Formats: sequence, structure tokens, C-alpha cells
Amino acid sequence: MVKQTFLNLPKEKRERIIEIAIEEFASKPYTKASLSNIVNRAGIAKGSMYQYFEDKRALFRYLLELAAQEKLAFLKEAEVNSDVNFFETLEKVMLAGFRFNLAHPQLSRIVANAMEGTGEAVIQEFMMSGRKMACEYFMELLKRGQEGGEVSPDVNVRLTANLLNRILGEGLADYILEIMEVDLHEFLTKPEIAQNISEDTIKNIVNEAIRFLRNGLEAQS
Amino acid sequence: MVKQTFLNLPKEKRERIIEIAIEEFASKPYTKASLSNIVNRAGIAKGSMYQYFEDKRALFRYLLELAAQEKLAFLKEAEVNSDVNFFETLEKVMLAGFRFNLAHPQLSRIVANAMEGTGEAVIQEFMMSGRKMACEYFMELLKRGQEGGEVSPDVNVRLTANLLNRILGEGLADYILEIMEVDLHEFLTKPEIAQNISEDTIKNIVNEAIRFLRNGLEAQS
Amino acid sequence: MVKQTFLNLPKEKRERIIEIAIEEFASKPYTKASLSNIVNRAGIAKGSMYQYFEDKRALFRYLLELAAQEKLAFLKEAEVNSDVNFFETLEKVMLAGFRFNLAHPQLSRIVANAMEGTGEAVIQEFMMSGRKMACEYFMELLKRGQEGGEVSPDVNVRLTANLLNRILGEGLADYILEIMEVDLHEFLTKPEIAQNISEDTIKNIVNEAIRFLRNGLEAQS
Amino acid sequence: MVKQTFLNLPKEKRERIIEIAIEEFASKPYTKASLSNIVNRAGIAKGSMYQYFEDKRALFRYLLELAAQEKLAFLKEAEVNSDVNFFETLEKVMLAGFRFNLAHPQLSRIVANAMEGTGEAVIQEFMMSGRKMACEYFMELLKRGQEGGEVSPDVNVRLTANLLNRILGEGLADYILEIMEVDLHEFLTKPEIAQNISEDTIKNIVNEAIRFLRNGLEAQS
DNA sequence: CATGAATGAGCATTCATTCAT
DNA sequence: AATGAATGAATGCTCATTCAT
Repeated sequence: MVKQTFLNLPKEKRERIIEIAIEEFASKPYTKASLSNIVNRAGIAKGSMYQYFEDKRALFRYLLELAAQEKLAFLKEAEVNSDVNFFETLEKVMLAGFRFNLAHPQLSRIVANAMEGTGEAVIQEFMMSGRKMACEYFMELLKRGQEGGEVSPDVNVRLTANLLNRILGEGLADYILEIMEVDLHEFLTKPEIAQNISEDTIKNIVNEAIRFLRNGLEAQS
Repeated sequence: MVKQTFLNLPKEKRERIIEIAIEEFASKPYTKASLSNIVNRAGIAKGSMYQYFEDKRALFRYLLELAAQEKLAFLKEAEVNSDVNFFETLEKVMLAGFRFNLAHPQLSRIVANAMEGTGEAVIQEFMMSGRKMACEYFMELLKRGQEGGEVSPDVNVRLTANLLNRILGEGLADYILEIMEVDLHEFLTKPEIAQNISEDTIKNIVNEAIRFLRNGLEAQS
Repeated sequence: MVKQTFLNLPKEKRERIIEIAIEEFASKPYTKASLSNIVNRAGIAKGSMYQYFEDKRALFRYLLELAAQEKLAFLKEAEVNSDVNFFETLEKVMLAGFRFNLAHPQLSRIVANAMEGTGEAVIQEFMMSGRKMACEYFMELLKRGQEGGEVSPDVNVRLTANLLNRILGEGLADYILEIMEVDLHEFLTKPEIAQNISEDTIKNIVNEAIRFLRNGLEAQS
Repeated sequence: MVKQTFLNLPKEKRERIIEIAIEEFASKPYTKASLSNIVNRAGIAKGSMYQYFEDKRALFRYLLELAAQEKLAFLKEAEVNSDVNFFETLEKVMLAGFRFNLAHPQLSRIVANAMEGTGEAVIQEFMMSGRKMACEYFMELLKRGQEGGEVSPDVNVRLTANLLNRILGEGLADYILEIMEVDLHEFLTKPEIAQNISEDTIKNIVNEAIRFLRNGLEAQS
């Protein structure tokens, strides 16, 4: 759906377009985001956008894929290794997600926008499949945790996977806004806010959340 | 923002308009929901809508207020009494929320739509204040729980309140769709699906979630 | 497909819009005819057009229906009475068609434009059904002519109906342009040309055509 | 207007391009036919088309010329010899036209599309001159027929030429569709339909038409 | 208080054509 | 000669909102 034409573009131009598109889609819901705005700000012709992407949906989807890639990069960076310890793994996943949120608040916002309905079937399917994958990952993790004796055999794997998904995805994001005493718009437009949150703060939050989860899920010895 | 004119309307007409508006706003994102659609289906004049509500935002906000009222009614019905026992209270709150979700899937959907950006500042503020109130309620609950010795003094009250908010609001909703093996559209348009979920199922889910939370939050004796 | 709104318009305004629309659709093929042009020239808002007609197709179809009505009026005027004499009837039909062509050259042109493909299925179906009706009318006429002994029993009714349809519809129109030594554009934009063709000329042409047909079809005594 | 560049192309490539262009222009009206479609399907660069043809009009005109050539080939094949007998000549011309129609339904369709307005002056002039030539040919034929005593001296040569032109061009085409009980789209996309019409059927139709014309035009002995 | 026509900015999208490489 | 990215005017259409009746 992205066209080769776009990928052939000089890196600088490509990135400027993406940056502006991200700003547009992060600052308003999908239907209000305007291609005209984007092309005007990017200084390119309206028609060019259609040489780069099949249509509005395709551009949006490209941004979502980009967000997914970027998040994956953070997970790689965190050296998540699902094979060892359940709670350790969970902590790493949380940390990675958290860091991604702070490093790319606008991309995170786009994902959130996409979650709650753009009115476009294609996008919805894409998000659903993403959510499914995430849930399956958590389910797999929980099952292994149960097999390894770390996670109580009593926990409902599917239910918990869903809760984890929501908690990790957005529960923590809400908390950030609250402790920073900032509203969403400020958070998105003033990058220094996100950047000034120290690694310590992040780790503390994650630790507390993990402790909470550990008690809730851990097998009683 | 609702005008007196609307409230003076014969009950029947008022309810028909609201019902149709709910369907419209539940089935598509705010920006795609169309007043024209609503007035056509309701068989009233376009201009009349503007006698009833200041503008599109005001109508939407009215629906949100209605959802809030309705949810409150479910909470009342559940005889939530914050004074007694923390986990019991939490369970009642969850049950009430759950039942509201199943009784009014479309209203729930509207609330979800409103959460993630209508692009309208007024709506956003309204939602933020709602979220704040909910969080403050949970914080209050948690603090009393700590004072009463039920909740561990170690839990971060604010963080936990945020997590509870997300878990109760949407985490369970996702789970429902998953176990029913239904997609959102089906769930919204086929009321029998929601109605056929037995009280037992609901109670089981809530129990599992509560057990999970109890372990995570309970003071170790 | 025309909306009541349009029909409620003050006659003057309605007619101005139609006149301008006819000019637009007569002067270029359907796809090149532009709603923007029409509304600009008519001095109405773009949106208003959509209060009057469902879409471009509906406007065009309305013009086609108008042409049909107008032609019918000419047929009525000619006191066509299919019951009497075949060749007399045919002559009257021809005369009526001819007079319609000269009185409404632009409407005739719109019909011709519609014949050869607008690329719109709805329009195509409409035209096909029109053609079918015309052919059936001629077939009926021919059959009665055969029963009455005027038309040779040897003539292939269906084939002849098709030929008559084409001859009456457009064959004569071509001839007009040729004898007037005028091109289509002049003919459409200078109404005086069509108006200056005398009744005598018309009758002569029709007579010659009828004589030609009479010989071709008449039963040999 | 065709550029030498195109003519220098390897035959195979040239023919593929033409074939695809014919499909495009036969399946939709001139203004809706899209060069982008053509080049994509042909696997050539957009710019190349402009090395081959001056513009869209030039390509279309080239197809029209090709149709003319092809039709001429059918006339040659039919060994039309205007010198001998009027009605025999007419029959041969009709047969040739008929066979061309069935052998190249798409080319025929392009010609029909071109007749009723592409909105391009150049094309219109081209078609007009074609029509003029055809009419002049028929006039010449009729005059000789009159001189030879076959055709009644009373027939209006110019009028009849126009009628013949329409009858031979499209009147018969309509009839085909009708007896085949096929619509235009089927006829264009399913070549077997045209091919399955037997020589006998063709000859019968032509004979009937000729008999009709013979009666209408023949000098009474 | 109801009506519903009028408005016009705004939108996504298409397309023939140009031109630098 | 071939390419294919760039262009931007133009198009049909939608919609919240206004306002005269």
C-alpha cells in the first residue's frame, strides 16, 4: 500500500513528510486529519501524496506500521527473552513499552487514535490483528509461567492477557499524564516533557506495577 | 448546552431522537457521525436539532451525560457502599460496570469513542474531568482500604487508581468480545448477544478479576 | 431522484438552473460537464445542487426525463393516433420528432450524448429501456399495419423497428445539419438557425422519407 | 500525431499497447478512459506514451484511423466494385460493414463513442470528415444508380445518403444486440458471441435490409 | 417552535501532462 | 528512447450551521 515511489525518495524528504503526517494524525482523529494540511505544510503537490500512498488509509496504516516497528526496536533493545523468567520478562516488556511511549509520544497517540475506530474497515482489521497478536503473546508467556511454576495455575490466562494488554498499553500512559500534571496536547507538542522523565522515575513506576502484578499472579509457595 | 426546548418535548419524541442519535454515534467515530443521518431517520427537521442542542458537540455531550447517569443508576442498584469493605466494594463496582456494559453496549461504545479523541476540546475536557473523578474515587477507596488495613500500605494509590480505571473500563470489555467470539459491530447491532450472557458468567469473570486484584493489593497478614 | 426541494423552487429559479444545466450537458459529454460550472453560472451554492438532486447522475436523468416529456408533448400535439393508418401515423411521428429536434436542439443533443455511453450504469439502463419502448412501439405499429394489409407481411418486424428507430431518431438530424451547412456547435448555440427552418422544409423532408419507407414496406397490391 | 517512435517499436509491443488501448477506450467513454490504466496494464512508463503519441487525443485518433483502415480491408475483401450494380454494391458494403462489426466489436464501439462527442474539437472534426466521406460515397453511388436507371430519379440523394449511413452504421448493430439478447458489455467482452453468429444469419439480415431498401429506392419499371 | 432551503468551506481523489534523469 | 516522479487544477460530494418564513 505504500508505493515504491515513496521509499525511493531521498531520506530527508521522506522523513519530513512522515514527521508532518505524524503531527497531523496525532493531533486530530483520523477523519479530521487532512491530507491538504499535510501536503501544504510539507510543500509538496497534492497529487504527489498519491504517488507515495494509495490513499489516506494507506498513509495512516504506514504510520501504524512504523509505530509497530519502532516499538519492536524498543523491545529488542530491552533484550526481552521470553525463555527465562516470567516476571522479569514482563518487566522488560513494560519498560520497553514505557520508553517507547516517552520517546515517541505522537506515534503512541496515533496508535491510540486507531484503536478507537477510524471508521475504516481496513484499519480496524489491522488493529484487531495487532491486539490479537499481543494477547496471544501474553497468553503464551502466562502459560509458560504456569508450566515453570512461577504463575499460579489458577489464573485465567485469557482474561489476564487482556488485562495485561490494557494495563501495559494505556493504563500507564494515563498515569504519566497525571503525575506530570500535563494535558495530552501539551504532552504531544512539547517533546521536552517526555524527555525529562528520568530513567529512575520510569523504573519506579514499572517496579510498582510489577509488584502489583506479581502478587496478583504469582504461585503461592 | 441542551436547550430547554428539547426537555419540553413529549417524552416519546425525545426518546426516539436520543435512541437514533445513540445508534449513530455508537456506529461511527464522532467526526463521521452525521446530524443529517440522525434527523432524517428521526423524521425531524434539520433546524429543529439546533433548537434542541447548541451544536453537534452539545448533542454528543448530552449522550455522554446520559451514559454517566445510566451508569450511576447501575452503581446505585448494586448498592455500592464505600464505607464497608474495600474488596467487596470493588467487586460491586465492577459488577455494576459490567452490567451497564451489557445492558447498554451502545452507550458504552460512545464513551469509548469519546475517550480517544473527537477532536473537540469541550468533549475532551468533559472526558478528562470524568476520568479524574473516577480516579479520585478509586484513590479514596484505596486510601480507606489502607486505613482499614485491608489494602497494603505499600501500594501506590494513584498508579493503582489509574490501572483500576482502565481495567474496569475497557480491559473487561475486550475480554467479553473475545470469549463471545464476536466482533464489535456484531456486539453493537445484535442486542441478544449481550443479553444472553448469564449472570453466572459475569460473576465468574468478576470473581477472577477480583481475586487477581486482591492478591495484588491485599495487605499481607 | 429529483428532490422535492427542487420542485418547490420558484419557477423562475428552477428554469434558470435547468436552462444552464441543459447548456452544460448539451455542450460537452457527460463526464466533462461540470457541476461547478453550472452552479457558478447559476449563481447558487454548490451544496444547493445537492439539495435539488441526489447527484450528478440524477440531474442528468432529470434532463433526460424532461426531454422525454417534451417529446411526448410534441407527439400529443401531432395528434398521433395509432389506430388509423400506418403510414399516416408514421408520418405524424416523424413530424413530431422533427419538430421537437428543431424546437429543442439542446435537449436532443443531451439525449444523443446519453445514448452513447456516459459510463453510468443507471443512465445506460434508463436509455436502454427508452430504446426498448420505442422499438416496441414501432413493432406494434408494424404488426397492426400488417394486419390491416398496409404493410407487407414479408417485412421483418423487429429489424424494421430498429431501423425506423435510428432513422427517425438521428438520421434526419444529420441531414438537417448538412442542408443547413452548419456544424453542431453553431446549431446548438444559435437558436435562430433551427427556428428559421420553415414548416414547408420540414414537411418536404418528412414526405420524402415517408415515400422511401412506403415503398420499402408497403404491401404490393 | 502518432510519432515515429511508436512506429519504430517492435511489432509485438506496439500491438500489445494498441490492444490494451482499444479495450480501455471501448469500455468507457473517452473522458473516462484513462492513460494511467493503459500504461499500467501495458507495463510501460507513463512518459513513454507521450513519446509515442502527442497526447490522449492523438492516441484515440490513431485508434480511429486504425478502425477506418480495418473497415477498408473488409470492404476490399468484399470486392466492392462501385461500377456495376447499385443494389449489389450496397449489399456488399453492408455485408462488409457487418462483418467488420462482428470481427472487431471493440473497434466499432470506439467509433460509436467518438461519434457522440468526446468534447475534443480535433476528434469531432475527424469524425465529421469521415461521415462526410461516407455520405459522399453513398451520394455518388446513388447518382450512378440513377444514371444507370436502377434507382428512381425521384429519390432525394442527399437525404437518402444520410439515412443509409445511419442504417448501415448503427441500425443493424442495435438489431444484432437485440436478437442475440445480449447487452453491450457482454457483447464487447465475450468475443465468442460475435464469432458465433453464422454467415447465414448475417446474409439473411442483410438480404432483408436490402430488400427493404430496394423497394424504397428502386425505379419502378 | 418548527421548518428545510441555502450556504460554502472543506475533503479525498483523479488525471493528463511535463520534464529531469 | 525510456523512465516515472512531480504537478496542481479540477471534480463530485458532504456536512455542520444559519436563517428567513
